Amino acid sequence: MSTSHPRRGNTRQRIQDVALELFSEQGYEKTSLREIAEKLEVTKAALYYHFKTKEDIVISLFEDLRGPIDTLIAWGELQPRTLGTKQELIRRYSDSLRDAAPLFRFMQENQATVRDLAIGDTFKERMHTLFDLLREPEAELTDQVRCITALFSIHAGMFAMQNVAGDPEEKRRAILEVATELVTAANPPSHRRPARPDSAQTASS
Amino acid sequence: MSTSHPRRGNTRQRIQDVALELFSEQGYEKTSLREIAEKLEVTKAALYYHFKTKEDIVISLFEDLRGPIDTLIAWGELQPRTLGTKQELIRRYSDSLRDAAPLFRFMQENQATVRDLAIGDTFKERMHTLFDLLREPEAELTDQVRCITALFSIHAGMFAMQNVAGDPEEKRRAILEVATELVTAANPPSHRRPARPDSAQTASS
Amino acid sequence: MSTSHPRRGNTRQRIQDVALELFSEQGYEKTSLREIAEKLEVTKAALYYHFKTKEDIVISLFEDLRGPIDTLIAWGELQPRTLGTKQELIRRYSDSLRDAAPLFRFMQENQATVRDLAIGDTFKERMHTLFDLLREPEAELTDQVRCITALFSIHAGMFAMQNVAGDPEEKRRAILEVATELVTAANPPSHRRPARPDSAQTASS
Amino acid sequence: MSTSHPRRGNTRQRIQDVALELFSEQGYEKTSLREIAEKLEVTKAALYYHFKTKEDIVISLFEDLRGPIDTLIAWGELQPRTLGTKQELIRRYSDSLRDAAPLFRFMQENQATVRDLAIGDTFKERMHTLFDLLREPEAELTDQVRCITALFSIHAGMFAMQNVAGDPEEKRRAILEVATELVTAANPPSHRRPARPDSAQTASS
DNA sequence: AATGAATGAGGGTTCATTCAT
DNA sequence: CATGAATGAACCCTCATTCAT
Repeated sequence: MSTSHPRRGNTRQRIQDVALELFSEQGYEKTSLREIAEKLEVTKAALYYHFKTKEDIVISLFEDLRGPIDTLIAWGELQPRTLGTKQELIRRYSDSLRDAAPLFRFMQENQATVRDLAIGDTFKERMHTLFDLLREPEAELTDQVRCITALFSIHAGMFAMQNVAGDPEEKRRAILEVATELVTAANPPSHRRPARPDSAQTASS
Repeated sequence: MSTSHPRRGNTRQRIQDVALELFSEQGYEKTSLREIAEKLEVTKAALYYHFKTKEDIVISLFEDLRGPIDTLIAWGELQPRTLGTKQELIRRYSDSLRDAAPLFRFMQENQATVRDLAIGDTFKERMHTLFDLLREPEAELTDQVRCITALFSIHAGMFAMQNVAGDPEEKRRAILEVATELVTAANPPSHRRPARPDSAQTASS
Repeated sequence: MSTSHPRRGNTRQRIQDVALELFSEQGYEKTSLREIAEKLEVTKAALYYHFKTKEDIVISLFEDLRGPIDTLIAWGELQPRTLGTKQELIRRYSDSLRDAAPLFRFMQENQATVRDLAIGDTFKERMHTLFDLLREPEAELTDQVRCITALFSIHAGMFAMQNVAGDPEEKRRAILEVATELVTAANPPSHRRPARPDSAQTASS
Repeated sequence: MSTSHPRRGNTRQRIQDVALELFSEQGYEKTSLREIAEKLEVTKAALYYHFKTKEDIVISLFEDLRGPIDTLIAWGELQPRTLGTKQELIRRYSDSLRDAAPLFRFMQENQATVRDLAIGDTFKERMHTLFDLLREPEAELTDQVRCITALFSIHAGMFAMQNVAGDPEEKRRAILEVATELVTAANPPSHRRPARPDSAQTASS
């Protein structure tokens, strides 16, 4: 019985899956509830049984991310503000996003939409907190840029590199390496030997 | 007479201005032609006198960018593939974009939309060509990432840093510096001392 | 309850009825969906719940005809190609159309529209097949004309005779008689006794 | 000067030509003034210099027909109501239409449109008068049908036979022959031998 | 847990038409 | 003789949403 008709209590989940797929493929506005419903072979009205509005679907998608990131931030705030912490921070961040690639693609490609989606502010704020954990407020402008770029490369890197050959996981590691390098460069050893602004300490050690 | 009836030859331009403003503020899909028309105090139909379709307005906006970028690419292809060329390339690129900030914000925040806007492919291609001018095909994956990140930081940096205090032009220069640093690191001196490809040559000298 | 809220299962049918009425009265292009909707006291959107497009409404109208005509053609193709068959063919054809008068009026008066309505080709083809069942390919040109005229008179006759007094059913029979006469004349008794169906003296001399 | 720029005083004529071509090809409603203007490489506004409205263009097209037909009717009304007159009447009618084929195609295929185009009534009336000249009011219903069919076959025949092979002029003559035959049959010799109303007297007697 | 039927608002687009120049 | 610029009305269509069943 349960096997012949595979849709049971999982409809909510299936809606989320299809929605995320379509949102990230075509964009939020270009994806209509009709389309989602059709792909699921249910009625539009069925979607409304599970979600109050279209926006609610998106919100529910982001909820999966919120947990991990909040955890990450909480962790970060308890650590000492050392370079090591920062490096670990972005390592963990990159980790968190690995599974959430489609959602991030969606966020990345629909910023204009996400911006006024209420959830947008929430995330912007999270990003800002993360950014604050990475940078030194008093640091040079370039260092601030390095931190932001590090964060950004983690977000956007995967999609930007779709045309570049290579195993996804390898790519992610490469991106992480560069991001780490940037964070490292942005946090010069206040008392390390003045020299080296360089990079990629991670790998060498 | 000429003041009372504002029918001057500038309508097309005014449409572009308002459209770009609204597109980049609210997103492409969320901006209706009615809205644009109202802000201009003309009829929707007037827009259609000047542009064949909504998409056509966007296309016309992008056309302003095409020239400069094509020129840049043409220049790049004539130069020797040295580090100096590459550094100059992104310097010029950053320059080109300075005036086109709103358009780039639009592009950045409406990727999902731009993607299937036909003009999207054109630009993706341009990006790719630029990318090819920066990277060495045989280089390590991390170096490829550095190049892409450099390009990206120029695109997205300005908007990402809206919350960071500072003069826009100073920010731009900071971003350029980091981007240059990344490109430099990505193109290790084949014959420089074998050791560490350290970066930020620009600033230090 | 059922009377106060007329939401019954008949809306689709009602749309077809009203649409046919208006299409045949005013023409396809001159009839807007708004008009149809208003006459039905529903929203335009309601029409779209039942039909994918305006053209789809027309198609659905024609579908009622397709069956009978296809049946007729199928029958015709199984019969021997005798004069009797042909006479019976147009008798049955005239019968089929009796109930479809408004639809045929529509077709007759909106040929330019129907032509590029996709359904147009379908019907043209059916007409051609019918025509082929009536005529002898090797026959004189005048005989071909007789056959086509027979078919046409059945189509157009009713509308052409709206100003002529008389009971509709009587008119139909009169038209059928003339059409039969034409088909008969077009299929001269290769070797029938010389007597009868006059006409076409021209050829014989 | 006049040769290099071939449009001089003939613009009005050229508008009519193009309009008729497009109207009869695509239908009246489907043909926009923009389209006509584009094909002529003038502005829409230019059309309005020559014609007050879209409908005016159609009216002007029909004006070319009015003369010949009115002449024909005037002639017919002066003749004795003999079979010979009637035969001659449709012969002349067929002649008149020969040159006006596209216009008649337009009329034939856009009846719904023509109907409420004001000119429509005018033509309907003409048709009716012609019909009255052909038929005997007291005659049998079938005879009325014969007359109407005769008239109709002249109108519609050419287009209906587009798929039938043959020289256009030959087709026209064949149609005329059948039409004559019908009119002949519809006007039985009150005092000819009572028997069978055979037709096609034209050629014989 | 889901559907069938419908709505209201709005989308982009096209049209015939006008009028100052 | 013709254009450039614009309008107002209408068009077909799609959307997110609702609600009785």
